[in-house]
Amino acid sequence: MISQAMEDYLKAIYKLQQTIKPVPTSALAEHMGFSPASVTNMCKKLAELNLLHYEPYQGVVFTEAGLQVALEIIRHHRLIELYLSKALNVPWDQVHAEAEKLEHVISEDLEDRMAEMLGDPQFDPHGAPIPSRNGTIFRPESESLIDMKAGNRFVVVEVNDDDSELLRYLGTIGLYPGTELLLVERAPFDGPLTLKVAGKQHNLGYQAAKSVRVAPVETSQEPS
Amino acid sequence: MISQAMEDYLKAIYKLQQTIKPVPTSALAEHMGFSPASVTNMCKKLAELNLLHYEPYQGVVFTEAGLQVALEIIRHHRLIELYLSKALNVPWDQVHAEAEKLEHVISEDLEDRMAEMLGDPQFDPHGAPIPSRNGTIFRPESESLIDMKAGNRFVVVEVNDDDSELLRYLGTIGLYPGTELLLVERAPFDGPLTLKVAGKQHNLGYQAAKSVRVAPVETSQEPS
DNA sequence: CCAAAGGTTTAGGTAAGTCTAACCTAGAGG
DNA sequence: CCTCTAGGTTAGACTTACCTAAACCTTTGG
Ligand SMILES: [Mn+2]
Ligand SMILES: [Mn+2]
Ligand SMILES: [Mn+2]
Ligand SMILES: [Mn+2]
Repeated sequence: MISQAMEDYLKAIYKLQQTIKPVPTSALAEHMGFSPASVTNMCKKLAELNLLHYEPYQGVVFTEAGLQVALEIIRHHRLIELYLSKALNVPWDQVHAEAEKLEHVISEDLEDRMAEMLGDPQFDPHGAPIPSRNGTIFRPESESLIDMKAGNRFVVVEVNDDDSELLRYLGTIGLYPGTELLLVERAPFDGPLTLKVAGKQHNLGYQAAKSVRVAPVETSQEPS
Repeated sequence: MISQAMEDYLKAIYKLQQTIKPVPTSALAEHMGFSPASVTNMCKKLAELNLLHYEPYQGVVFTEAGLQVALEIIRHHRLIELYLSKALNVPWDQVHAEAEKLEHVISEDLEDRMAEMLGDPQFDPHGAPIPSRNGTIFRPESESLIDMKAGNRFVVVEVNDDDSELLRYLGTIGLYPGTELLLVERAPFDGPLTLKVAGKQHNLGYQAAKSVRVAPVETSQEPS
């Protein structure tokens, strides 16, 4: 009933509706790399299945059922990423591509077994929250590094998981979720940011910094 | 280039050509549950890709390239079965269904990681040989239990992996690959077989016994 | 309140993979 | 050695999922 293509649409809609609601079909089209005509078409089908509310010219919004399906697939994706990373040592820049294919194909039983093996984990290797079995999700507060003020300390909360090259680069610097950093300086005009991570200084390009989301570090006492 | 459907055809052809060569398109059709017309159609496509030799009305035979593709998928299938069974404790009657979907979707990298984690295993949970990375396979001699003479001892070599219910039943008896058994008696006219497994006696239906392949136990000294 | 931007519809197309129904062929048995 | 039928093939059509181009409609902001 719900095809793989539909699942991918729902995932994309989930991502976009975190920013815009309702989601314009044109935004969806651009995000997915399909023509607007194709997207309108598919949205009508998904509305037919009661997964979306679709109002012509107004974009789409999830129905409760649609949201649950989306979260279900996202749970698969993120659990698989974490599982591959932990159980098979797949590098964090490769797990996303692998999960994109596996997420559509694993059984609920396998999902449960992976979750159990991992101790019902809350976050994937890129810091994204894993929806719970019953479809709830909590995303911790975070903001992009590029919007932060220089001179402050932050923890990496989440990084973009769909750019393999970028992830490999962030890995060499050590910018994993949980890592602390000091934002030393921000060059103006969307220039690079200077960071201190684990005692070492780095220049991070603007585009790279954009996909690193952080939270302020609680003003803790420096361990003497 | 090679679609999932094509992979399934090649797998089916591999199975059938162990018995009949060349493989009649009708046998393929019956095995796969498709119409003969669909199968002829696909065989022509596979021949076009140089994966099969196809002679109208004469059935199909693998080319070397086709055989390698088939073995590649079978390696995926069996590695996945063993991995799920060992790493995630998936029961042996469920691994087949799961592997049917996953086999088409895992990367070569994941295949290698699973193989490594398992120590380059030779057999899947049902006793079927796992093709090596470079496409060689060795299937140990074995014969169906129904062709064996009563009064002799055997080891289970391999069981049919595509009937979940049967596997669950064999599991309750303890008939796993490697298990020793004594064939006590064979009822005539395709009747049930009486076995002794681990000291307990069982009556195994003819159909069930058919899918259990065994080898004679070397006449070893009974441990006193 | 009207024009441009955004979105939809229509029409027509491709590519898999499947089907049914009509047809053909090989080869066994009369 | 000829015929009949089981086994195979061909033809034509359908479905799903995507595409484009071009005409058209709606919303909204200036
Ligand atoms: Mn699930
Ligand atoms: Mn991720
Ligand atoms: Mn492989
Ligand atoms: Mn198996």
